[in-house]
Amino acid sequence: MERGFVLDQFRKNLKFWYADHGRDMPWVNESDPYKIWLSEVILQQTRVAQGWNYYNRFIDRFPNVFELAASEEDEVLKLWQGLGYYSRARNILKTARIVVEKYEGKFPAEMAALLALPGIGPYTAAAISSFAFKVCVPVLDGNVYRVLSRILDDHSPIDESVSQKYYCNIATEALDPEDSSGFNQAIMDFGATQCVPKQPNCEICIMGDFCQAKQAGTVEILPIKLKKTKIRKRELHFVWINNLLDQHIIERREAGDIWEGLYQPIVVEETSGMVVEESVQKKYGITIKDLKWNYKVKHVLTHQKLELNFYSGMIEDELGQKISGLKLCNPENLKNFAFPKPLAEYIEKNIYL
DNA sequence: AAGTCGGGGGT
DNA sequence: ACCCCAGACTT
Repeated sequence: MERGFVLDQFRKNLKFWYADHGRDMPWVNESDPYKIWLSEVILQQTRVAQGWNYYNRFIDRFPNVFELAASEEDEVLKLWQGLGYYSRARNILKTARIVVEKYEGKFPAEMAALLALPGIGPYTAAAISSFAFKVCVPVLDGNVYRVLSRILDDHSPIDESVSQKYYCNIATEALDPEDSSGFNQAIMDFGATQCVPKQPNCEICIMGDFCQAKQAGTVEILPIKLKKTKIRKRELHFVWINNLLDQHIIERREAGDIWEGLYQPIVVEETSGMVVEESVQKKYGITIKDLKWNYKVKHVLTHQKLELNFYSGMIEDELGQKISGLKLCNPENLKNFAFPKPLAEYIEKNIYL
């Protein structure tokens, strides 16, 4: 079958499929570019089920771009806590402020202007342009790559830039010019619920008669992806320190590592030979008293396998003594700061008791 | 072009 | 274990 024919069939069938199986989600048929944008950023590398409640909480707290622009980074990060890829949270604040100051609170409709905003890349720019402004552009996310590669039995690796341009041409050809927004929404839903990565149920698929990968028996190996991620192992030792007034010492994580902008207690990493007390003394100049190891957990990120050890201890320094970069925090104030997931769990289990 | 950035769910 | 998810940014 020829490519043009297959794509025609796909477009027609997709429309029928979507009428019956399209998902109802809070941002579907939304017309406010602000809400479209927020939903798209939340859903980057994130499943709909995981992002759903975050979206509602953000809209509830920040109903428009002005409210978001006027907020502080710590509050945005706190609302984002647990969702991961925290540069997204920092970037939505930057972009909100730019949209307010430069565009009077109105998101631009053109791809080029959208791409210039922090946290908006090719996918998100196309999604905003298409869903909010009905511009006729294709969206290319993981679902679209998978669906198109299978429909056409195309083995171009989707993680190479030349193939991505190629797929952009395919998607443009496949697009329904009468309803590009509806087509974009539909193909992502189709990829997310029918043409799934593993063991899709091709027997009931409406595209079965012309799906080239089904004919060729290559569904399970498509799309082709070449790059593999290298995983680094790390061992971190977090020490929750109380002073005599039951205040905790926390610090903000700096740029250049995971969890930038989130908070943590005192932490040491390379313990090469040294015991934790010595490492803390060397790094922070703090003398810990009554150090106690509590437990350890494994925590897996995309590029790192972490082993996290949790300790508690005391210091006897006087209240108000300033330790550079550290802040003293009352237990009830911990809830105002964003912590990495495993630390948030530690707080729940050991401090809010 | 390659490396980095979370957390969760599925197989 | 490994893969993937409505990807983007830095080097």
